[in-house]
Amino acid sequence: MSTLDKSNTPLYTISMAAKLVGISVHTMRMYENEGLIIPFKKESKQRLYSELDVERLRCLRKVINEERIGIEGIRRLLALIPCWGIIKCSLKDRKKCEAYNIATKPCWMINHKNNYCTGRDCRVCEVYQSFSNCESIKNKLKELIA
Amino acid sequence: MSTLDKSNTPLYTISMAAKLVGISVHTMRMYENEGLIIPFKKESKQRLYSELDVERLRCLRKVINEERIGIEGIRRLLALIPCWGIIKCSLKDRKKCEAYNIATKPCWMINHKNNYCTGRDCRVCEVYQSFSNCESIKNKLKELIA
DNA sequence: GAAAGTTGACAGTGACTACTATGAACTTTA
DNA sequence: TAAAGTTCATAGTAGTCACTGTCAACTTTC
Repeated sequence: MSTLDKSNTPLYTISMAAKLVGISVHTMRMYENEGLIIPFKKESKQRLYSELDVERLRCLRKVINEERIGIEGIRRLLALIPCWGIIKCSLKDRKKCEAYNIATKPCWMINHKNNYCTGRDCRVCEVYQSFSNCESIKNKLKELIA
Repeated sequence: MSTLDKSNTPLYTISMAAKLVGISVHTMRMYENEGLIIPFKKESKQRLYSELDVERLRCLRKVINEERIGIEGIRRLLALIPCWGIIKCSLKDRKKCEAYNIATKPCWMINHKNNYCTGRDCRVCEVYQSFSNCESIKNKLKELIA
């Protein structure tokens, strides 16, 4: 499982990761604010990035700059990942879940208080990780829809 | 069913529809080329638009101009509509279906020769019609994914 | 203790998007 | 037969996006 893969161990500081991806540190933080990536955070609030994060960032950059999909568009695509079908929360849980009921932001951008997902770490959640490129979302849908 | 609704009867010429939506005739044709809308076509190739089409166009305009999602982004969102789960084609059909195997264009933009969908009219297909706004796609996913 | 990290704010820019306009040559509608 | 439709092409433009840079004030790392 990629979730437990050692390639997801936080290794790089923000400046190192930025260099690896080829963008500025400023842009790294922007992607984070926009909800596109969740870096690991130490207690001191310092960000750390894994090999998988770097890959995700490279993918984001490609989608934004080459495939010409804007950040808002990416957010909407991520918002279509059917988290409820992946983590299999109950119908009751869904009713009071904001993420289930909107389509503008991915679930990990939404407050997790009083939620089935309370306490879960989105960074290592299968939902968050089911995006690595555009096709990967569709592949997840193929898994879930007969 | 909205498919059979009289509101989907082709009534308006392109110039009338353009006026109703508030865009130029040129833009109407652009949306069509981009795969965002499928107008009814008479034998003479003249386009006609229904009330439903006008609504779809208004929605597109809103998504593009207010919600700031680019046309390419919209195309990718539409490409995530799980057509296979809606029309319920067989696994065999899916294997040789280009639409099933890419994630860059909605199925109705793809050649329908030698296909489960050969001969079908995308314009009145539930897949095409399951988009009227961003949320409607997610709602379709909610229907299909337990 | 210097380097690099943190947050927050403001400014600037090149490139691109979405849209409009126009012209030409031809067909259909009314 | 005039108006409005069709296709195709070229040109132009206002506005936005994605990104960078910089400054400030403060904390953490090495």
